[in-house]
Amino acid sequence: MSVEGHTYQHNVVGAPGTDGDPCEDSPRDEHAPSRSTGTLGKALEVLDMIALSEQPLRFTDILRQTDQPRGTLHRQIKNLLEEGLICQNADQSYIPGLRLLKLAARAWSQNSFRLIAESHVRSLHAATGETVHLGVMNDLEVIYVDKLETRQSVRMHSQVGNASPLYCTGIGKAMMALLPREECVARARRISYKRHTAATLYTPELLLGEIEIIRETGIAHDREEHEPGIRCVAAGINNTDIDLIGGVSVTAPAYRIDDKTVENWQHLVREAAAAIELDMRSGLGPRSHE
Amino acid sequence: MSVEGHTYQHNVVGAPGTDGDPCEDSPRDEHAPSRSTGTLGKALEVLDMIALSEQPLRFTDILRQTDQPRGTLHRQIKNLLEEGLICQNADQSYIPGLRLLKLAARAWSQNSFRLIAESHVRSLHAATGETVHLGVMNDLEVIYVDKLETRQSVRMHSQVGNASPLYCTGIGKAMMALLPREECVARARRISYKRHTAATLYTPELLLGEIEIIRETGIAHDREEHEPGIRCVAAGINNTDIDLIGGVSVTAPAYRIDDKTVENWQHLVREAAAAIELDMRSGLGPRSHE
DNA sequence: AATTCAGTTCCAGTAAATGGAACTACGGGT
DNA sequence: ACCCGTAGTTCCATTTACTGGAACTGAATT
Repeated sequence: MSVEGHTYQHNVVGAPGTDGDPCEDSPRDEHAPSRSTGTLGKALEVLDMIALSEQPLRFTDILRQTDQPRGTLHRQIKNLLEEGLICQNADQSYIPGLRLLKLAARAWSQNSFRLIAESHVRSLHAATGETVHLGVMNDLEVIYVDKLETRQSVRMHSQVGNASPLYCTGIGKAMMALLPREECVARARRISYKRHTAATLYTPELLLGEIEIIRETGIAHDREEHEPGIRCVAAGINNTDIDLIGGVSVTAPAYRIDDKTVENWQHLVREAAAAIELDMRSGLGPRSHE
Repeated sequence: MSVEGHTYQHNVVGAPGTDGDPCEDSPRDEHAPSRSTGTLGKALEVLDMIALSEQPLRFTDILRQTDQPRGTLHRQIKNLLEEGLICQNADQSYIPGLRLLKLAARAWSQNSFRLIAESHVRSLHAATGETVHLGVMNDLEVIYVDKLETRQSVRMHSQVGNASPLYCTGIGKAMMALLPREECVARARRISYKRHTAATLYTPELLLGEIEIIRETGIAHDREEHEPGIRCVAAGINNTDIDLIGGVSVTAPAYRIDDKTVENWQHLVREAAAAIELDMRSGLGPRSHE
């Protein structure tokens, strides 16, 4: 039977011309800012706005950020409210709702990439004693799907589901190195860079240069490029069967690690990544029967 | 005022001063057979089906479970796919998508109930050394919004976002005890009971009897009613301002705890719940700390 | 080659979303 | 009290895009 692994993908690269599914950007090539998929897309646009905002938004805040008429927006919000996707505070501001949590819990526990990787992530955590992340590529960012904290479970899940840029994280760079070259360059160009620290690779050229090295070594380093004082060692995981690119990493405060430790981690991380990749290929799925 | 009260909200105060409008969800009829909210509702119905199913579903599996025509269903799925709410395996089965994780991460980190409760949950965890849960009531179930594991962060978030029944969990029963009496009875009747263990309270009468006791003591016990060998001590948290009912609990294997421990926990749990309730009332908003 | 089953596309008909305007409610300034 | 501005909500004719039946593809099975 075919490799049956359920996995996550989001239209990662792929051969040009396999299907005419313009999933990438706007279906119609107008420069319309909203590439909404009909009604659903519009509703999600509002949901995104509410969920991704830093502060809780009130009705008029949302109205201002959108070009929809009041009546329309109000109905959309009402629908979201009724569906439990958002809920409303006493001061009438809106925040994401419980139903999202419930949905995501299933998304997470069913994610077969995570399931397959789980034991390896755990070994890696045991072997290093430091924080281990597992992530997948999603366009220009990495989304963390699992995380094991260094020790005392500080706060679980603080990162799970969170997104970080590709260009300044170990996992992100490791994943980019797995892309076909043109695709890699294309993405590097599309990124909007921010210089988080002095070490941040803040141009496509810098990034692509580093990626060349990563391609050879199979290991990516984050040398305080995202947060000062934080370093990490990462390796990418590639499953072309399923069009999934992911990565694992070990993270630690810079002061705590020396060259020898890093050396050691490189092997561990590389092995973990290879093992996960292998398990995925061999179809060692959550339900491997049938 | 309608007796039905499946309010979805879970946030907290914010504006000091005026409120008193607990935001009834009036426009909902009785239990109309999921008279979906227009297009959005239908899309979510499909999403729910995919997310809540145990196995990944293929197109025809979904088609069978719904009464929609093929064309319609196909388009709905395509929309969900395009929006990244679901994604598709190699074998064409569908599973929930990354976007849900991302959304939920925000929902979680913004949830002010959780934020306010956080420090108290942590103290409780420190004081008992056992697993601590924080949950909110959602109609007939409790949804866990936070969890601190007993020791080695086994797997974070294994429960966060998950739903459990009200009648066989400590938190669930503690929350029910906070409902107005008629409402409590009404819900107890609506529950469909399953006898998980020998100790499970599997009729409305048994449940309501126990709840009487909980009302007096302010503490709910789960005496291996959900899982054999697992006990827990819980207390409810009530915020009428905002129409939120939640709860905290400490859970441990039965063999590990004796009466004296339980006695001790009762106080700790009760105090934690009271402290959270107080913090909510005093408008200690989401952004006031951390 | 014929038959099934799974997935996809098409298009007239129709249900549902739209958006403008009108309405309520609150608060503050004069 | 007044008026006015802002915030949120409702209404309804118009128009959009969702619906669903049927017909098409294409792979696996007989």
